This record gives sequence, structure tokens and C-alpha cells, in this order.
Amino acid sequence: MPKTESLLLYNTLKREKQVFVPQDPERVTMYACGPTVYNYAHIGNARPAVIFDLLFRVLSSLYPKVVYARNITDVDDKINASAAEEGVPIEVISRRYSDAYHEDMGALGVGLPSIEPRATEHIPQMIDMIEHLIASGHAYEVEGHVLFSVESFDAYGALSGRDVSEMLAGARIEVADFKRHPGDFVLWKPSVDPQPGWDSPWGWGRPGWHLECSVMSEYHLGETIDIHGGGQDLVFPHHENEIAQSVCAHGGKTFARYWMHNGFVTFNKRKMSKSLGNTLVVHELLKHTRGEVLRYLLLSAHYRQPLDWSEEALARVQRTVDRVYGVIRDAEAKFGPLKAASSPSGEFMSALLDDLNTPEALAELNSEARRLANAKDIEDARISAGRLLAAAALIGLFQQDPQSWLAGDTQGLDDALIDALIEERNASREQKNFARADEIRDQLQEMGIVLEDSADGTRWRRS
RNA sequence: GGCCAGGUGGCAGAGUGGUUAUGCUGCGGCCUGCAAAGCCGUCUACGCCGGUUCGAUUCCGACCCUGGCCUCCA
Repeated sequence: MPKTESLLLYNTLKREKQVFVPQDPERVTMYACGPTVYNYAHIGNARPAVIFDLLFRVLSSLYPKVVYARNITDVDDKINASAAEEGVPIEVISRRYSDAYHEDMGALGVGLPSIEPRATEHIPQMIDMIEHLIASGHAYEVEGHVLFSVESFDAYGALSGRDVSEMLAGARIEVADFKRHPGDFVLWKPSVDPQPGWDSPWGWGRPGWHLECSVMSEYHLGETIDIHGGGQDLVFPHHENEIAQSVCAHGGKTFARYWMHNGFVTFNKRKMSKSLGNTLVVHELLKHTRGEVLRYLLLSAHYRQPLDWSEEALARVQRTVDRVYGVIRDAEAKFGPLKAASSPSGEFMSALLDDLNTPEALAELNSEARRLANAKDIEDARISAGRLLAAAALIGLFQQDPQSWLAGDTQGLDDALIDALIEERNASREQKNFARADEIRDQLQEMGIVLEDSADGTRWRRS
């Protein structure tokens, strides 16, 4: 693959990398499937949030205007179940967990999208789309349900590579007997009392899951959008169904021009999922791991590859992040404040432009860090640091003050005490009283403080 | 069964038809009072079998293995 100035994206629809050409360079549109807010996000849920945040950043560096919509699914049977269990309205549940989602993703350096539409705020538009689909013969009402007819859409199965006629041939799942085709899916379903519902031409009910993305994407971004993303497990049926709804509702117009899907976070090579009981909740991880480390870890494998989670991987990344911060700190101690250049190196950009090759981009960033550590004069330091910090800013890493990062959370520790001990140790070293000096070093070590001596004095960081 | 990924050095993880990925770890060295941090060097890498080629880890075919989707799922 030659170095390129263009952005290449792997399009699930074509199963190959393609040069990204926006529909309208003045307004690039992207949509990513966001969370269903019925509990805390796990690290697997965080992967697409980080990946599409990165894509948003990269696109924004390339085009004057990028509109990124990431929905919040706030009406769903799991939310209903959670609300019923606690005896509270669904809004309490959805509000609590969407707030938590923002907080947790924020800790991972994930910014807010341009638009964050909620399903419950688009019920009228959903009803409107359903009416269009019924009128055009793509949907039918039966027993208070409205179903999409997959046989009415020739291209059904194109994204996931499935053949409708062969589909569900050996279906083990129970198929509601009112479906004309076992693959038909719900656009609207009736609600009974404790469940949330809205009035509609088909009675009191609530929308099917797939519908919201089609509707909100159209409402906020337009009938044809540039990029649609989500986890690999959404390819079928979710995204396949979104395509069917949107294309049929829009008279055959393309729904999304590029489809991107991230691989899973795995645990012992198995997909992390609630049913396997092997999820790690971000909210919990953040209690002992800083968000930036998690972000680096999530970017350390290519987004389409599986990312196997392990404590070793976490520790490894922790060290790497510390090392780069240490290099920046040392360089600033030697050369004074350093700041980001106007743009990262060409190599770094090429890596990102090649379908968001973050491992290669991080390799480049690390190489730049080594060049910075080796800088002989302020000129070298400025060039390397400029590239390093510009690259880091683009991907949302290394934005904190290095010394603060390395000092970490010295909860309960008294900085003045640390400084006093360091001073005493250095005085002892002056007097060649190394026994006392080492005793102090050991004492600090036990407090979780590691000392680093240099020509410019002694620095410390949390171990 | 259908469809889709992937098997790279001690580990993680990119990439490439012939040349250094990068990170972590181990080992040797520099630096240091000794360390730590940093730097330098270093450790028989490309699942198996065929084929194409002057040359394949990289292209083609078969095989073995792993994982995912086909049901809610990032």
C-alpha cells in the first residue's frame, strides 16, 4: 500500500479499503451507534466510542466541517426491565447511565459528538418513516405490530453477505407466526401498561430498535450520509435492517456510503459479553487505572482486529505511557517548555490515513519520543517535541502536564514531606553518607515514590 | 451448515515480493556513590504443505487451528 495523502477506509460493504471521497467536502457526515443506557459501559463498549472519536478527530483535521451523530438508545426492553426492577420511570435509568457514559468516555478522552440524539425525542419522525414504508409496500401491520418485509427489498443481505431465501433455513429461533418471512423485523410493537408507549396509527406502542438509527440519521444528517460505524456484531441484523429501512423510505437512495466496523475486545480470546460474564466495566476500571492508559490500550491494536484484554497488557501500556511522559518531562527540564508543531510528521499522518492504522501511528509517536530523548540541542528538541505533541494532540494522548501525570494520585501523601526527605537525602549524598541516603530512598519507595536523579536535580514519580 | 476475520520473534502488535516496525520483558554496555530513569547494543519471527518467481513471511491453491456473526450484544 503506497503512502497516500488521501484517507483510506475499509468499507464493510465492499470488503476492501477505499479512498474516502465525501459526498460534500464542506459537510462530512458520520453516524455511530451509541449506547443503550441501561447500565454501565464495559471496555468493549468503549472501543467504538474511542475509535469513532478518533475518526471524528482525523476527519476534522481534513475537512472544514464534520457532523458526527452518536445516538443514545433510551427506550428499550432492557431499560424497561431495569426500571421495573428498581420501581422507577425509565427516564431515571436512562439519565443515570447516559450521564455515567459521558463521564466514563470523557475519562478516555472521548469528546462529545456534534449531535447526540435520543430515541424518545424522535418518535414522531419514526412514525412518519413507518407510514412511508407501509405506503410503499415495504412494511405491513399485523396484530398491532408493524413489520418490515425483507422480501420487499432486493438488496437485503448485501452488507452482511447473506441470502434472504436461504436465511433462517435451519432457524432455531422462535419465529412469531404472524411474520410473512422469518427475517421480517419489528418497526413498531404494542406496549402494555407498565411499559413505555406512545400513541400511533397502530395503537399505543413503542418502536423497534433498528428504526431509531435510520430516523435520527436522516433527521440530523440527511438521507445519504458519508460514514456509518459500529461494532462488528451490529453488521447483522442491526445495520442490515437500517439499510433496508432507509433505502426503502428514501426511494432507493444510498443510506451510508462507507460502513466501518470495529473488532471486539476479547478476554482470553473470547468475546467480552454479558452472557459470558467476562465484562470489565469502565466505571470500575477507572478506579485504579487512568483513562489515558485505557485509551492508549484501545488504540494499540488496529480497530478491525480483536483486542485481547489482560492485566499484562494493561501493565505494559502503563509503562509505555509513563515512559513517554517521562521523556517529555526530562526534555522540558533540559530545554524549557516545548509545544506542539502545527502538524504531526508525515509518517504519523500516513499511518492514520491508512484506515486508522493506530499501531503504526503509535510506533511513529514512540520513535519521535526516542528522538526527543536523544535531542542534542534545543533545535532538535523543538522539532521532535513539536511533532510528538502534535501527533499526541490529534489522537488525544499526552495532553497532561508530565510531572502531574508522573506524580499521579499521591493520595494522602504530603508533597512537602517528600520534598523534605529528598532534600535530606541529597544533603546526605553531599556528605557521602550513602547509608542514610539509601535509607531515605527506601523509605520513599515504601511510600510508593520512586526517585530519579539527574544532573538537574532529583525528580520523583509514583511507582 | 452459511458468511466473515485471523494464525508474525519470550509477550503484545504493525508491515512488506529482496532492506530497522514499535512497545514490554530478558541479557550486555554507557550513565550513577550504588540504584532508578534515560540512552546504546542484543536475543535463529512470520501455522503446515505445495505452486508462481531469480527470490515469498508477503502472491496463488490445499490443509490444520483459533475466533466472530447467523438471537439482544460495541
